Amino acid sequence: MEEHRHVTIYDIAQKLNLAASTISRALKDHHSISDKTIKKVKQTAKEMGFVPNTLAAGLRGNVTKTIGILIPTVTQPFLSSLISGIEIAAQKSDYSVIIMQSHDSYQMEVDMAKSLYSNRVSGVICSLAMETKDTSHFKQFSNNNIPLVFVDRVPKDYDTFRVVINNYLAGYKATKHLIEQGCKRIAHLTPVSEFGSLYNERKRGYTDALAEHGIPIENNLIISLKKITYEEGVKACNQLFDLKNPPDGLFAPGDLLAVSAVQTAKKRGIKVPDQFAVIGFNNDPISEIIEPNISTITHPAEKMGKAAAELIIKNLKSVKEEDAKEITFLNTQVLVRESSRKI
Amino acid sequence: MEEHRHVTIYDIAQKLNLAASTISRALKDHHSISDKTIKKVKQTAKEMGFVPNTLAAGLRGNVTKTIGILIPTVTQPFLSSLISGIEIAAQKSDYSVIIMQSHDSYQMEVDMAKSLYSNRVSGVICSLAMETKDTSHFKQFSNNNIPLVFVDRVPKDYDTFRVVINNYLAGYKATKHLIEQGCKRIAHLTPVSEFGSLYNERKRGYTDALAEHGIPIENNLIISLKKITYEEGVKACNQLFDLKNPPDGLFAPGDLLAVSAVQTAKKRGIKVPDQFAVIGFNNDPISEIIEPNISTITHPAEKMGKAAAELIIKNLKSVKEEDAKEITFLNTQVLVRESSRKI
DNA sequence: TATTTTAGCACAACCGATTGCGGACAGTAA
DNA sequence: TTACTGTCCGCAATCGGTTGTGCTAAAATA
Repeated sequence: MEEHRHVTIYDIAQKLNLAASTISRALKDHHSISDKTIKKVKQTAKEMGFVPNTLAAGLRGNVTKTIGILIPTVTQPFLSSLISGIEIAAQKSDYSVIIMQSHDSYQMEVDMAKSLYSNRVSGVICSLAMETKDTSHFKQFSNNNIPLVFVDRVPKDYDTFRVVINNYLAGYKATKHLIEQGCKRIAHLTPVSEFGSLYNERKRGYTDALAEHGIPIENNLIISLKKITYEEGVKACNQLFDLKNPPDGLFAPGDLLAVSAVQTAKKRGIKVPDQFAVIGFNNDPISEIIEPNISTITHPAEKMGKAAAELIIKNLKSVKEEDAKEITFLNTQVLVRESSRKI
Repeated sequence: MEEHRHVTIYDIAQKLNLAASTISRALKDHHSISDKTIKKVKQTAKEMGFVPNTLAAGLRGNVTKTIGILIPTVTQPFLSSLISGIEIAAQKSDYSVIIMQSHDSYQMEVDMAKSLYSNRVSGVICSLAMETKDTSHFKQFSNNNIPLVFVDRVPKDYDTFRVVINNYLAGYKATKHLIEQGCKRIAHLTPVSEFGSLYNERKRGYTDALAEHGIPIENNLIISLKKITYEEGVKACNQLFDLKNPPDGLFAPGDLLAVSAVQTAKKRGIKVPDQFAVIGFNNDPISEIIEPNISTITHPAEKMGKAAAELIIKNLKSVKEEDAKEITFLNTQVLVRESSRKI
């Protein structure tokens, strides 16, 4: 096989008896190059199969047109949709996307943040690892004017962009929906020792909705899960159904949990939604397919990704120091389906 | 905010009164640098917050330690698991992963291939877009000794690495399983005008299994779908059930289709698996959760990703020209669950 | 015709890490 | 003392595209 070497602007320059700088300018339609030359250069570039070396451009200009994504995993539907949204928005502005998975490990997140920095990404979009409490490893971005956007799982005390939903309101709306359907005793699942505000906020929405409607909050209807998995959901639901006075509704802060609840109920002969109404969270594909299909809270993953990417790209174009690091709230909606429709 | 500039080896060199080359060598434990100097350099580098600039290293050494992924979309469970596998394997060898979505468009695939080349990725892992018939846009990689691995949706006639499952065998095994369960009239869904061998192979396995067991192949039991979606699946199944002599089994080449089949059957009062046994493909998360849960063919997505990444990394370490561009076949298994268990 | 303007292009420094080559110096052997 | 070996390190070129500066010749103006 022949050993091609990459075609450079110097190769083009030599062929056309021009300077490399002229080639560079011609390729980007610089005004000081004549149309004739521009046409000639572009033509030859195509003929020779020239492909610009982004490394060289990035090194010189300190601009890479690359967005780094740092998330726990790519396999969760919410996160893969997030990536998709980012990638589409990035693509439109000719940005590339480089992805790293922290697997919810703090140490990996630290290492990967460093790696992204090392790659001189133009901006970073991050959803924090479960383990992460300290966020000082993101300072390297802030300190170097590399825009940083946290999405969904965001730190409380870090002055940068955030794209989130209003988890409190979402939890409130979900619970209120169940109340409106006639539920009197509504259970809730929540991960144990969640550092962040995400699930706590949903829970707070839940308790506030109850309180507002004069429904007492019963601690044995609120179950803490070690992990947010199907199996943990089943266990928790069985625990709920075993109560002397079992619940007649459930707000699950994730669709997988909601599915486990619906199926556990069905197995025990409990009618959904008549005896036990369920609402989930996220609008994962599965919520629509399972029978009965599951009421849920929409979580606009792709939109969030798009918003995050656009924040970075916009911020890169005009860096206004005085810009407050805004929080972007995206809307959620109650999607009523069979699992909670009683009236 | 103070305007930091990136710390470079020159900054370290100046501080320690050494040459930049010494810093560079010290940081990678070059033998010609004394232990004392190495220790001192590393110490200072850490203190100053030095992070190597991969662009510079990549430009100079023509080595980027980056793997490009070019796939239709990241939101399909199979593909996001594939990414996960690639990322994990890459991470182990200190490679980064850059992702692009072709959205099954040929033109986007062409553009993105160019972009990956422009980013001077060390290797490329690709699952072809549906539209893609011509694969000449991958020549730029082959011509420049950039290892290229096709996964799952691979071209027929391109001399490079492939990581696939044996779709023929998988289709055969799935169909045989249904036959063994006592099915006499087994239907099959398949995408219309599929260019590649993937679904055709599965179908071939299906027809061969039938033939081998003396079961006639009935063309009205084989339905072509425009798209592989839930809705198309429902439509096709209704068409099947409307037949004078409806099938008693179905081999669906995807779990989503299998789910649509099971649910359509249930809605029409057809007992699964007794009257209608179903087996899907991929072992998507949903197949395990739906009720009845769905028999399927395992599709080792993460393993395939891992294998593909390792092929690239291995090939990068020792480029043996004479190496045949091997095909890696990964195993699939019949996962028998409720939707097809009759005996 | 003399002079100013402007279009069109070349020169060379630059980004930051890498590496072949060679120099300085210390230690050992002859 | 001379020659040789080996250790430790600096010089400078290199990767390829970008950009400020400046030069030349043609066009416009006086």
